[in-house]
Parts: sequence; C-alpha cells; structure tokens
Amino acid sequence: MPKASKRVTISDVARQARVSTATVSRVINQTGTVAPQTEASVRAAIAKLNYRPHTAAQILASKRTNTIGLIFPQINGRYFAPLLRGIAACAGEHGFDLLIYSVQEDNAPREPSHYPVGDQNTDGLIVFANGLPGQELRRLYEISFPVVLIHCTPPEGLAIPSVTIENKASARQLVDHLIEVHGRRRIAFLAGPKTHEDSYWRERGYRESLRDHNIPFDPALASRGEFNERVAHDAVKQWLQDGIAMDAIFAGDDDSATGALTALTQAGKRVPEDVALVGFDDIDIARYLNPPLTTVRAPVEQVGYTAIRQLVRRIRSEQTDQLTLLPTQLVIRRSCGCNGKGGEA
Amino acid sequence: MPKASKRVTISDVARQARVSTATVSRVINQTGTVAPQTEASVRAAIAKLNYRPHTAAQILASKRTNTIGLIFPQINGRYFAPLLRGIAACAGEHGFDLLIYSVQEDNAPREPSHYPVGDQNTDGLIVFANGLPGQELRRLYEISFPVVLIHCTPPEGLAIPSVTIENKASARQLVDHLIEVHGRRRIAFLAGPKTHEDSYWRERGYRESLRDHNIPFDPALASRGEFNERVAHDAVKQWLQDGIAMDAIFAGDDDSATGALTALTQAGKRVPEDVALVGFDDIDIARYLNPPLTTVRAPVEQVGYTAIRQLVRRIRSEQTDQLTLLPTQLVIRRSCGCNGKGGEA
DNA sequence: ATGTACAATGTAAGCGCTTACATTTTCTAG
DNA sequence: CTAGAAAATGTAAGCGCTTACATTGTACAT
Repeated sequence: MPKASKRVTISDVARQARVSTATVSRVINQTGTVAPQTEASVRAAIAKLNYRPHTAAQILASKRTNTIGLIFPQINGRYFAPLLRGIAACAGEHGFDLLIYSVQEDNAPREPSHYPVGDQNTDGLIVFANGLPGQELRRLYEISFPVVLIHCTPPEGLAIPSVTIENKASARQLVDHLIEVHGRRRIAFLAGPKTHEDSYWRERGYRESLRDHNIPFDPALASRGEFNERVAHDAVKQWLQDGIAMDAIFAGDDDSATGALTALTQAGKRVPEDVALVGFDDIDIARYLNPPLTTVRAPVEQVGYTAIRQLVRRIRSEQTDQLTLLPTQLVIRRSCGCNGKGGEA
Repeated sequence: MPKASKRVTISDVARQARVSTATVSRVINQTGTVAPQTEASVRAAIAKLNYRPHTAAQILASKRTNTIGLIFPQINGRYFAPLLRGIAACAGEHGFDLLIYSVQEDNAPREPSHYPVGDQNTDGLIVFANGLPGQELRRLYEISFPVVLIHCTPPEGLAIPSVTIENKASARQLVDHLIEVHGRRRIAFLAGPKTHEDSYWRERGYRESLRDHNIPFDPALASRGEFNERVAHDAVKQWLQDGIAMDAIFAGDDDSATGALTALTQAGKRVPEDVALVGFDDIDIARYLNPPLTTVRAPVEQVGYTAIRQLVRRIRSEQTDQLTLLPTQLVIRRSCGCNGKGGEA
C-alpha cells in the first residue's frame, strides 16, 4: 500500500524552475507575458514534479470556479441522458466543469436554500423544470447570479433566460392530424404533472385544435397520466372500465403513451383501428412500440446544449435571449392510423 | 438589473453574532462545543445575512472536498441514466457532491493526465470502463487516491476496488437455453468493443456453452457488434448477404440485439422461428421489441450505488472489497422461442 | 477557600493560489 | 551611447475558511 505523499504546490514548481510563483501562475493560466525560455523551464518543472494546481485554491484566489451547476428534480430515465449529453458537450467546449445535483423529492426539505450546488461553488446554474423553489431563484436573481432555466419559465418579474421547446403548435398539429386525416372526434388527453409547463402548453394545443374543429372539450376525456407509464396505464384502464368511449388518445408524453398502449392492448382494443394513439417527445423506444408511435420529436440534446450556451453568455455578461423556443417536429408513424415507416434504423 | 453585492463572509456573521469566526465555524460544522445560546445567535446571524460558506475556502482550509468525481468515456443513452441514478442516490446519502466529466473520445488527448476531475478537486473517483488511461490510474494509485472502477478490472498490479456484473455465467445460461430448450446449434455472436471487459466475459460464456455441448466454435459466426445498434445491424446484414446460415444470434448487448432484429426482419427472417435472438442488459426497450427480447437483466442502478458505497469506505479508510460481482438474472421473453410474457407493465 | 477539570470561546497561522504593483532587464530610437 | 518604453519577472497581500493552541469561565470535590 503506497503512502500519501505531500502535495506538490506552486512554490515547489517555482523553486524547481528558479522563478517566482507569479511566473508559474502566468504560464499555467497564460496570463501576462513570459519569455519562451522561462516558460519551457516552468513546464519542465511541472512535468517533472507532476504538478497540478489545487482547484480550490485557484477558485479562492481568482474568484472564478469554472464550474457550472445542474439542478434536476430527478434523474428521469428516458429524457435525462440526451439532455445531459448536450449539456456536457457544450460545457466542455467552453472549458467548464459540471457539478450536478439531483433533488430528491422525498427528501426532507433542505435548510432554507442550502443547496450543495449554488453560488458558493459554481459560476452559473442550469435549473431543470422546478428543481429550485421560486424563492431561491429570486435570491439568485437578486445577487445577479447567472441562471438559465430549462423547460420552465421564470417566476413573475424575474428576467431569467429560459430554454424550452415548442409545445403548443405541435400538440395542435398532432390533434389536427387525428381529426382531419383520421376523422377522430373523441380524443382523450393524458396530462402531465400539474405544475409541468410542457404539459400545460400541450394541453392548450389540444384544446385549441378541438375548438377550431368545433369539438367540445369533454372533461371526462381528460385525465392525469403524470408523464408516467404506470399512472397512464391505470388512467386508461379506468376509462375503459368506466365505459368511456374514445377513438383516439393524445398522451402528454411518450412514457404515458407507452402505458396507454399496454392498457389498450390488454383490454383488447386495436391500435390504431379502434383507438388511435399519439405521444410527445419521440423517446428512443417510440419507434419500437407496436405499432410504432406517432409523436413529436423534441430536440432534447439541443435543449441542453443551448441552455449552456446561454448560460456561458450570461457568465461572460454578454447578451442573452430571454426565451429560446426550440422547434419540434411531427413524426408520423403508425399508431395514429398512417402507414408511416416503423423505424428508420 | 440588480447589481452584484459583496459576498457575505464568515467574519460578517461573527461580527453580527458578536462571536469569533472560530465559533461560527464550529456551529456550521458541528465541531467543538458551543453553548446553545451562542449557537442560536450564530444561526440567527446566518439567517439574517443569508450567509453561505464559500466552498472553495472550506476545501482549501480543511483539505476535504466532500465531492466525488465521475469519469465516463461517453454518455451512453440507454445505460447511463440508471447508473447515474444509483450513483447520485448513494452519494447524496453520504453527503457527497458529484462532479462529472465525460471524456470526449474525439477530443485531442489531454495534456498528460490533466483531467478536470481528479485529486485536485475531489475526495475520490469513480471511473467507468476505460475512462482513464492505465498510466493515470497508476499515478492515482501511487498517491493513495481513492478510486473505484466500474465495469472493468484494474491494470496489472494495482489493487483498485472494482464493481461489475456477472457476465460469463449468465451468458452461458443464455446460450445453454438456446441449445437445450430450443435445439439451436448454429449460434452467432455479436461482440462488443475489443477492450470491453463485459464483452470479453460474455464471449467466454458463449464459447464455454458451445464447447460443453460439443458444438465447434465457428469464427464465421462471430462478428463485432460494438454494442452499437447500427454496427450490429450492418454486421447481421452482411452475414445474411454472405449466405451464412444460423439459427440463433446472441447479441452482446441489447443495443446490438435491436440492430440485429431490424436486420433480420428486413431480410424477411422470422424471429424466433427462423432465427432466435437474445441480448444482454435488459435495457428498458427490451420488453417492447417485437418479439419481446430474451435477455439478461443487469442491475445497473445497483452497480452505481455499490460503487459509491465502496468509494466512500475507501475515502474513510475503511475496509473495501477488491471485487464486487453483482448477480444478473435471466429474463426469458419471446425472442428466443419461448412464450414468455411480452412485458410486465 | 482553592485547585482541578472541563466547557466555552478567542487568537492567529496557514491552506495554495492569483494579481496589483514594484522592480529589473531588454530593446528601440534619437 | 543613453533615455524611455516595453517586456519579463518578482513581491507580497489577500481570497474565506479551519483548526491547533491559548485563554477564560464555571462547577465540583476537597
């Protein structure tokens, strides 16, 4: 078992290279002017001693953390990976590290705003959906701390940039399609969590489409799927048991569409013949469902990428966009009744 | 636009509470003895000033970062989320923050071992597969820096704890099943990346099963699927075009199984009648494939959880297990020829 | 009373770096 | 050859905390 050795510090390097610590710092950070020859000997010393700057000391002295914090309500399986991929890619490009914190919902609420990730240890924060209470957002806003919101808009009065996707228009297209192309009239809706903004706008699109086609909104045909496979499954099962008739279901997201599909199938309903089904997000399994799911493609990875780009601008005090609305795209497959290709593998 | 305010420091709190900074530090960290009354006034001062300790200063002074670093080769969609979920859960329970770094493969190689995550800014590291070159692992080992490996074993001579899953035995069960229950004899194998240890052991299991059933290993029936859907698709397509006959395919993981399935289907082969298909991992889409995929369930989330637990022990200089081999479990569905349930929704 | 033990708090020396400012060296032009 | 500017480097004061050690206060046994 090797034993812990004393840490190599900048003065060790300075001594080895016969220069001052300031010069070493200059070559490390490429700030100030250093003679090529001096630089070479400093680099040699660094290599020889295998020196690596102590991050905390750098942060403390420079007042820059070079780190971006992420706050998520939870690590949701299907959605999370591409989002993080976009975030990691963009953060890496700009030389930022990533500190992530996943809020445990069941957790005892934290001491008033004592999150492990915040202005004490990052240069900026990406906050997903309602990962942070409005009060904490306000505090950060008031001290001008850079924050970018993902998939939610800032509380009243706080000009915090946010990036999300176009929900309403494409939800509407989806429902239009069901009505106009497939002649469906009794279209049920599986909403997401009450506070979820994506769900809100998707529902708006749904209602507007109904209205424009003179179909009255029927509350019996709206239930909560919670963007959750099991909950959606149970909701659909309940409808079926209650004898509520429908000829289509618009699931608020693909996860709930998955649950709806199994409930429908288990009840002997054929999709799309008896009940057409459409979802939202185009998660990776959508094209493998049977039948392949008609849905809307959400540019998840790009959301992450864009959010970081905005945040970096904010950190550098450059101009940022107040709201970035990324375009979505209809993906017609077979679950709506079309003969779309089942997959593009 | 609010303007940046001066940072509130521990001395501001001390002044406000009319005590020394040492006492404030004591109440924050619950170290040393403090009179209840004093503690109350310190807490009041903290609340009033909305004080939050500066992480970097704490780290610098205390020589503890309270942070665990994660190093991944890339953020792989299907596998990544549950792993991270396990990691985040366990790290949170032990009060550690998470700093993550995703190695870009296409990236210019870093300055010799100058990773943004390492001993300068974390108390310990989780390294996934070959996220770090052996040389860097050795360096960390030599300075006794806590590291735990996931899904790979340490280089020769380094006693670094690792946690991975049982691959060989269950791969063998899978192939045994194909042979004994379904009478298949010409079983092809889609390997993963050459350096991938999981793939190595799965192949071992495959070969041992063949041997024990007196089926010679046929190199023509082994190809690289790279644990990648598209590559696997192309590999299978190639087999089919080359007129290579087989009655079953053991895909090294479920991603490649997915690719194999589409290739088979597009070539007009029926699964499982013409060609049985089995995968490995039981990723979430496995049960939705058509037919539902027979595979092996890998306890991904638990791998993450366990790895952190080991790492925390290591950080605390407690006893750790050199190798943790998490059990896997056969999941029989229909793609092998059985009538297993299609899904457990 | 008086000494002892321990609880409560304060003092101040760093932790390893960055950077404003001071100083020295080198270069350029007159 | 020399003044003055520019380049190269050094000096040292923090950054905001923790913690070893010193000091003071208090309770208790003698």
